[in-house]
Amino acid sequence: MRTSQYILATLKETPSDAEVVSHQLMLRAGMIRKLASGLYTWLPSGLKVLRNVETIVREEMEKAGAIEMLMPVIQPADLWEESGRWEQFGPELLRITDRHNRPFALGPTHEEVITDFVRKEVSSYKQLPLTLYQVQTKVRDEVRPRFGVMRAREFTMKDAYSFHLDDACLEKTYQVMHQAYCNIFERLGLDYRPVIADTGSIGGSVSHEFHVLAESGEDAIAFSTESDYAANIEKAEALAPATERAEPSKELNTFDTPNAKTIAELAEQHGVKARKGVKTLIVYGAENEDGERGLVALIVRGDHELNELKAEKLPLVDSPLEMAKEEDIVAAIGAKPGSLGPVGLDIPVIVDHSAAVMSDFVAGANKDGVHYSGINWGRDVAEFTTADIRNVVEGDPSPCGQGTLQIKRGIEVGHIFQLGSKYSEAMNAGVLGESGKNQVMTMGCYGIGVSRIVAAAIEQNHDKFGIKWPQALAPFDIAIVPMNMHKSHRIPDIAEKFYADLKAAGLEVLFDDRKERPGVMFNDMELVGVPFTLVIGERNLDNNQVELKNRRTGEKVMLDIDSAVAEITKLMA
RNA sequence: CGGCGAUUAGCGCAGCUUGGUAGCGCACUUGGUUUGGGUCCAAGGGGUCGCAGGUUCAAAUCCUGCAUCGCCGACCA
Repeated sequence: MRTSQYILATLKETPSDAEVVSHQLMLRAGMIRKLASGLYTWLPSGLKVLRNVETIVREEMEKAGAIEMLMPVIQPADLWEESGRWEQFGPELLRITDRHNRPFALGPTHEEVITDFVRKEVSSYKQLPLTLYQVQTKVRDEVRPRFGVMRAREFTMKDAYSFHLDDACLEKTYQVMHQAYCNIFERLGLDYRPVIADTGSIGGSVSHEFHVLAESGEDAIAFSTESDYAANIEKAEALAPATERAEPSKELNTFDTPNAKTIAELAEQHGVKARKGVKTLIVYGAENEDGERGLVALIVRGDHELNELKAEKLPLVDSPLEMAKEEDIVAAIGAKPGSLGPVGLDIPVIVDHSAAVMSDFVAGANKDGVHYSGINWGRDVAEFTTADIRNVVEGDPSPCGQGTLQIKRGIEVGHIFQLGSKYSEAMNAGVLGESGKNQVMTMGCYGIGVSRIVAAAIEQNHDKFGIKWPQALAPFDIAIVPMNMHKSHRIPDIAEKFYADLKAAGLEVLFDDRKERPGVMFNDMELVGVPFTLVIGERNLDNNQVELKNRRTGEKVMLDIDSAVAEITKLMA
């Protein structure tokens, strides 16, 4: 490709609405342009990278025995009603109607469509197990699209679905796919981790996410220092402390705290250490028979955070979790948030394990501007239950029993699920078993965020000059940068010859034939992240040499013109 | 969905307080100059100042409403 004929579209300045480095570099390197919030056009070089990811994904899927197909983006509402997700999915499901006023959804995922397909086409256990996949555009009406293609409203996803007669078979395929995912991320050259995950709106039992480690990641993941254990923080279990609760040593006393509404203010103004106080969070309880919701108090140690997911799974708590409105709290308790505590509450009290072993601690007195000190469970609060409702923190013992937990940030690029019969049962998808009786299939599903991988890869591979593509992802293998081509009689011929020869050797070559100064060309090639740059200049021509620069290492080597193509080809193999 | 902010040329921004015919840098076009790391000079093209309404002799500028985009939050009491 000649830059003069290409739409390189590099930018000197960073568009002001790009926050994270991958988004900035994708814009500056001419890979994407925004059409509207969360909607992006892929430019030629960006598309090449996207296709490179797709190719690796396809190859590994095929190796794992999956078969490619393609399903529609537009899906009839009936299928979603059948699975129950027309209601459950919420506003993220973008809904449209056709000219006959029939409701449709733009597919955020394809469990319904594939299950419908398989129940119609597969009728015998002999056809199982079966794994089908597609690489396709997904639509999710995100509350807040951000970070460029990292969280877009329209994106490319590889989704695979497996069908089995029983869970043992599903488990086997799940492991095969797990391995295939590892292979994919290895080949992409990414620093990644598989972690135990929640199943969210997709459903099912067992689930793993694959995270690319990056500071800008939206998820926190917890690892054991001693074992392979790794889990999304929303799923990582906080073990109950092994220590017993100490006996009360202080009397219950009130003290005035007119300006202390947060743990931080309490610490600052009254010298109460965060770990000597508790936070009392009031949420709505599960609906009773009359459809009414009471309030529930959730209590965690002052330096801990509530884990929403753990809390909403408790039977007493409404799901999804919703914090109580201030007016409801005042009506029921008589005090505003900031002065709440467990003493004298007549709503259910659920205490985190770590808070339940505290003694002589501080909390609000359920009277505005007043706190208690010297609170003790049992003596001062008779009725409460305990549960794991907090996020793990760095240094907590690992749930696997080995080592302590460490926390890092990650970008979720893959997610695999053992769905079980959630969809097949709701949609009555069965086959005839060996006995001749109908048997509901059990399913797995496996997703990879293809477009998100492109951004995640940049997060891990860049410097102040631009992108440093791993070879497998790079839009071009090598760039030819001739110095002052239009001034020299020798350089154009040599550059053209290299262009032809390197292309003939099977490489993707970007030939910078613009009438630009060397600095401009170098900067653009570094911004775009081309792994190798072949510099052709008068200076080295007298020695019959050209210079090859490695973008990742910065290393420069001189090559003899005659053997250069052979050496470069060897290097790329 | 709540709070904050922005919206002026393709990109980055100034002008608005104090109303008086729209500017800078980059990019683009043309000519010259320079040439191994974003040269320099000159001449050009490009804008219904987000949209709608209002105030005024006169609105990018003041007022009202709306839209779009972004950030933070949507549990940490």
